Amino acid sequence: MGVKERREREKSETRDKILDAARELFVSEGYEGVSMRRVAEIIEYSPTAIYLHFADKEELFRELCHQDYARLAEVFQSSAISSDPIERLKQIGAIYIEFGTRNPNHYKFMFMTTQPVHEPDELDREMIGNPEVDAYAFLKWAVQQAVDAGSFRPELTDADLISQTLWAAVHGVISLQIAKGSDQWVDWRPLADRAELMLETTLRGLVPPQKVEG
Amino acid sequence: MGVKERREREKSETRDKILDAARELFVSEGYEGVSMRRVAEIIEYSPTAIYLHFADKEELFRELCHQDYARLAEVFQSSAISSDPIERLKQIGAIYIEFGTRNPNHYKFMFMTTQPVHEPDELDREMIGNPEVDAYAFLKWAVQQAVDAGSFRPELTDADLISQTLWAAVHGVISLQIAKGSDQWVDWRPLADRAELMLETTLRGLVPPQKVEG
DNA sequence: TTGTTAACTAAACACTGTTAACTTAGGGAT
DNA sequence: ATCCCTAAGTTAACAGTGTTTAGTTAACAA
Repeated sequence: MGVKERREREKSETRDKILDAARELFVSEGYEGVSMRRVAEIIEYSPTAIYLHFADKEELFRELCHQDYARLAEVFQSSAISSDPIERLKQIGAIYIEFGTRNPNHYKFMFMTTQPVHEPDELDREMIGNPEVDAYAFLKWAVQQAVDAGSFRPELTDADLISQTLWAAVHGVISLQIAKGSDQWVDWRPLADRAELMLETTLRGLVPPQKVEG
Repeated sequence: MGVKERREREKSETRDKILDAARELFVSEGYEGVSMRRVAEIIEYSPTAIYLHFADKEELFRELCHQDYARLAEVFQSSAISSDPIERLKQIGAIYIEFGTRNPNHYKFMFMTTQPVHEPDELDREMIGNPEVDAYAFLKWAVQQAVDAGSFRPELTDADLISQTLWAAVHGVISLQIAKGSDQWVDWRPLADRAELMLETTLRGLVPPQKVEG
């Protein structure tokens, strides 16, 4: 037998080819700069072939992002290793900013684009809340650690609210850099300085007055 | 004589018609959702007529944004009236978040889209640095006031760096809301709570430890 | 050898932003 | 009154987009 299995393997191979070609174009040209025809040309299939594997252009790139969400969570897990909860949150923030500035096109599509609300599919459900592949879950875990350790001011107990605020802070730095970083209108300070002050300021604002010296 | 003047007036009238039609579509459909042909249809001109007034689609919407940059600065000036520098910065932040959440499509185009770098034109030069029409200049002015009043920690003296960090903070809240606010992946807290905590936290992080009670 | 299935393709549809070539209306000068 | 010219506006087309419909082809199962 084994025919079905081979067929499936072959199909998922061309699926991967599509993903690889799309990723390459995507990284250098961004979402709008990639056309289904160009992807098809690279893998030497007809444009229609892509639609046998993905419902539309958006689903194709959502799949690409799934991989990157997981990659980000992995980087978090392998790098955010400080034992001090606040120091760890600072590490997470720095890693996040590094990720965003190194992969601006992915970042744009992952976090700066309004995507039509879609019902969570199987892949989503596997990832949501699992810190190993869900970067938000990892951040929330780290925030909860800090709450439990009493690192924050006593009235700050909602791990989701704190996580969303920390996320917004670093997201603000990255997304402003990507969207307006080469705008002459503003006399931009170096990105590293802005990132540093943001992390410093936000965490200082979350902890009790005496906890941070400086 | 006066012929030339009438001609110019007529031309700028159809120019305004184009801008009005474009704005209406833009507000409800966003940049990608607006086509030159639909704009033309509304004002009952041929699509090509638009190109007599604007070099391309992007210039048309840049013009729209110019108006909104100025509008934002006006709202700042008329509303951010507290005499306490820190309280005023909090007001500015709240106004900015309100502006962004009430005009998501404009906000997206103004601050979440990478636009090709363009040499500042006459209109730009008129606006840059003028707090009456340049919202960033207004923010920087308010920050400088706080620096001069000794409201911040003593090592914080760079008004540009502080402004850019404050901007990034509120921008993070809005842009994350616009891009991911209806995403099921995250258990979002109410926007008002996130905005409040962000402003509270950031300003607390900028001032000396004893300056804010709570 | 036939029938079925599933991968794949060619051609077309309905769009998009933009441009080149043409028309036309209005005023100035002879 | 006639000519000319300017500039606003139009028609038709180009080159591209995402996507769909109908058809082909190749490989396996019966």
